[in-house]
Order: sequence, then structure tokens, then C-alpha cells
Amino acid sequence: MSSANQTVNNLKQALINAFEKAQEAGSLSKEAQVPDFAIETPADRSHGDLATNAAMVSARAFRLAPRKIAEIITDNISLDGTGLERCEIAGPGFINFFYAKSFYASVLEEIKTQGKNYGRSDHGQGKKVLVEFVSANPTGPMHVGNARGGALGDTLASVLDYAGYDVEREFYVNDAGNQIEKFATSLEIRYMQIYKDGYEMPEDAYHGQDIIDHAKKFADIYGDKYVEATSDERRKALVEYALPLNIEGLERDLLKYRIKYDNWFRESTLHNSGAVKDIVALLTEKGHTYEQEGAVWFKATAFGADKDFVLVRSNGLPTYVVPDIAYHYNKLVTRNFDKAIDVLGADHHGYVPRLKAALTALGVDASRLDVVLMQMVFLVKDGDRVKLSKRSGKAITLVTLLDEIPIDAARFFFNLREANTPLEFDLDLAVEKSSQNPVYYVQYAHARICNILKMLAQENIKPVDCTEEDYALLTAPEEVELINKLSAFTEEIVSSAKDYDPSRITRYVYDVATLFHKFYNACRVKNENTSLMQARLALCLATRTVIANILDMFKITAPESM
RNA sequence: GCGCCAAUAGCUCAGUUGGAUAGAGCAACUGCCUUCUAAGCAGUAGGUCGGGGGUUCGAAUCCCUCUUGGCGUGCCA
Repeated sequence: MSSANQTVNNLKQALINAFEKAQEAGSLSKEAQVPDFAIETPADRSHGDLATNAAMVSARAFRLAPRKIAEIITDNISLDGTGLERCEIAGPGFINFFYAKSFYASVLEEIKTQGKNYGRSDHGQGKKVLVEFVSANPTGPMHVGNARGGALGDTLASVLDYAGYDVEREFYVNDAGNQIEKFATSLEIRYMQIYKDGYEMPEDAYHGQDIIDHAKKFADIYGDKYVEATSDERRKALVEYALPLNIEGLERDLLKYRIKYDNWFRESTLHNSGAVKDIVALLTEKGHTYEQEGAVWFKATAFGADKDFVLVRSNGLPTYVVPDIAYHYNKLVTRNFDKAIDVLGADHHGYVPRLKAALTALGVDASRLDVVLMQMVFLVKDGDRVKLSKRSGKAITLVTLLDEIPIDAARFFFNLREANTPLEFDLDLAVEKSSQNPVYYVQYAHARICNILKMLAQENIKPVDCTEEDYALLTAPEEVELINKLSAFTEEIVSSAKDYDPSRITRYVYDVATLFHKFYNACRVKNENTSLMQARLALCLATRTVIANILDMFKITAPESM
């Protein structure tokens, strides 16, 4: 447990004790129950390091003015052993607490001891979590939305790992169903166009250049062998040729994006194993389906969804939802993950209640499925939005994007905003090597620290262990604020994991960098006073550890010089 | 029509789950390098938190309502 978290717990207990003591002494009514109160860090740090609203929220219960209660509490509280030094009453009845000097020393010692593990916690209790993200259609190249999903999902998985979950990353390959049929149709027409006239691409086919390229290369290998074959044979051959290439391509491109999956889960396995059919049978067996106009419907409204929906079309083929249900059943029941987390585009939001309804009907606790919805990405170039269009085949692909901007920048920028808000991605800013570019700003802080160490090492000055007295010399506001920030790291990760929101960490590391740059400008590390210099070196090392751990979590490089 | 999400400084966004004087970064202006990286720092200016009601000690935050925008509401995925 981190020292910051420890201190909060200590304070909570000390406050509870103070209430009890005051009640026993008769200063506060014995009948009244102490309500839940909060301990937080004040927005304005000059108010104190920690604050509680305990007096305010219990005003009604004790029928006393908040400030009066605050006085009684502060008279009765003992801060011994809490890591806090003193407290004072302020404003409408806040009680503000100030850290003891030893707190700062303990933070820096803790970071030093834990090193690469600083920030990790057992919050997740080793629960098994499956994070599924990107899962782009293997029928074509990935687009910018997939790039956001990739950065978000991969980083979220890392955050959960840090927070103590047992995490697996998974890509769901839609290698079956209607989309593959459409893929086959597109390939077939492009292939036939090479040899014959009169083949037109339907409006809803895939019009991208990649389909034409596949058809050409296929023709290079097999020539006109499939022109006279039956359409079924032709389509099968084309798909068997092109699909594996596409899937390899996805894997290769994502690897370049520094994303490595534990599993590539094929939709086709669910069809082959009979799992898809079983879902329909199971729901029917339980009496949750009915037939109408030749189709099999699921009574989703009985399980909280807004509408019933079709499971099996009148042509006998299942809709896309059935394999999806089978897939999530597989995640939560067959493979028994405690949690399944899906990172999806926000246009899927209507589909989530339906999937959950089906899981509920199957007797699965649907709260074990959490969906992170991701809003649209707008690419901005020269101050204008570049409109993305998937249909035209002219959309900017993930590969093109990564050719244009550094991967470090992409992974950082896509985690700049919380998932559920539209994201403006400034292409000009992402390539800029200046202070305006937040990823450079953070990396620069890391490089600066490395440079200080390097310069001092040249003068044979090396970091040594510090005593409490050495640490106690860190009293400048810039030093104190930086240490405070570093102490909050573990809690920050836990919050980020709870909210499924890696962007909290992005902002956090930016704040750390800011506070470091301020410290750097205000306090010279190299110093006549050896004790002070060593204490500041320890602070530098601790800062570097935190920044490096976060960049590692984000799979962004931490340069030693820039 | 119904449902989900959003609206905060000129722009892009935070706002610790209802707390203290609403904060950053860009853009604008003014300063700071003979001393560890100026890819940095300090400062000035910028606000009817979309509008209107309500809840209470206290609201950007919760409830209602209206306005505007995005998305969904397929026997497409």
C-alpha cells in the first residue's frame, strides 16, 4: 500500500476515534450516528494536504453548527502515527490536515524501493479480465477509429495489469458471416473484371484498392483458372487466398503499433464447434424465443432491452448477434473470465443492452460484461477537420497514419481524452517537436533528469542513500508539490482502472512533467550543500521512476536525451 | 417519435463523484539562458459553466424542462 493511501486510512480511523471519544465525553450526542464523510486533497493545496468534510456532513445528525463540530473533533483527535502533523478549521467547517515531514521522506523511499513496481497495487485481486479491442474486420485495412481503439484498449489493459488484475488482450476475428460474403463478392467481381466485361461492383461492396490488388495478385498466381469455375469455387478460392493475408496484415500492423495480443479469437470456430447453433437452441429451450414471419426472435424486452430482435433470419442464417452472444458466452462461461471488457465504437451503444439481455437470459450475470464506448476521431490538418469516409475507400488507414506521425505521439494522443468524448487529433501537432506537443513535453522531463545524472556522474557525483534529515531539506513549494504528486500515483492508477479511463494517467503524467519542469527551474540540483543535492537527486530519481513507469505502461519510449 | 451521449475562456479540454476564489494547454502580450537541456520557466489578459426552473448550509456537478449537435432505434455488421 502506498504511503499516501496509508495516510488517508490512518486519518479516517483517527477521525472515527475522535467522534467516539467526543461522544463518550458527552461533547457530542451519543444517540446520533456519524454519517459517511470524505477525505480528499484540497484543490488549493495551501489549504492543507488532506481535508475532510466530516464536520459539515454531520451537522444535521448532531444538530450543531459545522464549525462547532469541527472544533470538538479537533479537540479530540490524535494524529500520532498517522503521518500527519497538525490540523486547522477553515471555511464553512472543513478540517484541513498537514503532512508531517516524515511523509515526504517515506514517499521518496517507497518509490526508490519499489522502482519499476511503484504504482502497482493489488486492487484487482488477481481477477481474470479479458480486454477485447480493435477487432477490425479482416475484409480491409484498419482506419483511424481502430487506431484510437488500439491505443485505448492496449493501454487500458496495461492500467488494469498495474492495478492488480490478471489481464489478457484479445482480437475477435470476424472471419465468418455476411461480411465475408461481401468480401467474397467484391473479390469475385474484381477478379472477373480482369478477364471479362459486364461485371459491376454493387454499391455495398468493398470498393477499396486493396480488393483490386488482391484480385490482381490472385490472377498472377492462378491466371484464368477460376473464370470458368462455379461461383462457389471461385469465391472460396479467393477468400482462402486473401483472408489469411489480411489477417496477417492486421497482426503485422498492430505489432508495429506495439500491440501484441494474447489471443486471436476466430468467429469461425464458434460456427464450427456448433456454439452458434447451441445459443439459439439454448434460448429456445428456455422459452425465450418465438417465431414470426419465418424468423426466430429473441424476447429481449423480457430482459431489459428496448426491442426484441431476430436471431435467425427467415433464410435460415443467424444474424451477427448470435455469434456475438456465443462469443461472450465463451468469454464468461467457457473460459470463465471474471470480467469481459469490450472497447467499441459509440455507434454500437444500442447493441450493448441487447447483448446483455441475451446473456441474462442465458443465466450469465451481465454486469460481468463492461463496454467502453469510444466516440469518433476527427483528424485535424491545417486547422481543418479531415472527414473520414469508410465507404469511399479513401479513409485514412492506420498504416498511413503511422507513416505520418510517430507511434509515441499516436499512442499518447489517442489517450488524451476520455473514451466517451469525440477526439480531435491534430496531425500537425503530433509531428511537431516542440513544447506544444505534450508527448515531447513529458519525454523532455525524463531526458532532463537523465541529463542531470549524466552531468553529475562526469564530476563523480553519484546518488547515495538519504537520511530523514537530508529529505527534510526539501521544503521549497516546487519540491513539496512534486512529491505530493508522485505520492498520488498508485491511487491514480486505481481510479483510472475503476473508470476504465487511461486518459487520467495521460493527464497525470503531464502534471508530473509540469511540476518537474517547475522544480527544475526553481531548484538547482547541483549544489554546494551535499545533503540538499542528494535529496534533490533522490527526488529526480523518483520522478524519473514514475515517468518511466507510465511511459512503459503506454509503450512510449522514454528517451535519455533529446 | 423514442433512447444513449455531449454542450465549461477565442480554440482544444480538465474539474478528485455535492465543497473553499471554476483550472490547464494552445493562440495574444511581457519578462528569464556566462551556472544541471529555453523541446523549459515566471507573469498579464481572457468566464452568464448552452437557457430557464427546482432540490440544500453549498450546484459546473443531482432532478425537471427547453435549445443545439453527434449517434442509435435493420431479417446490415
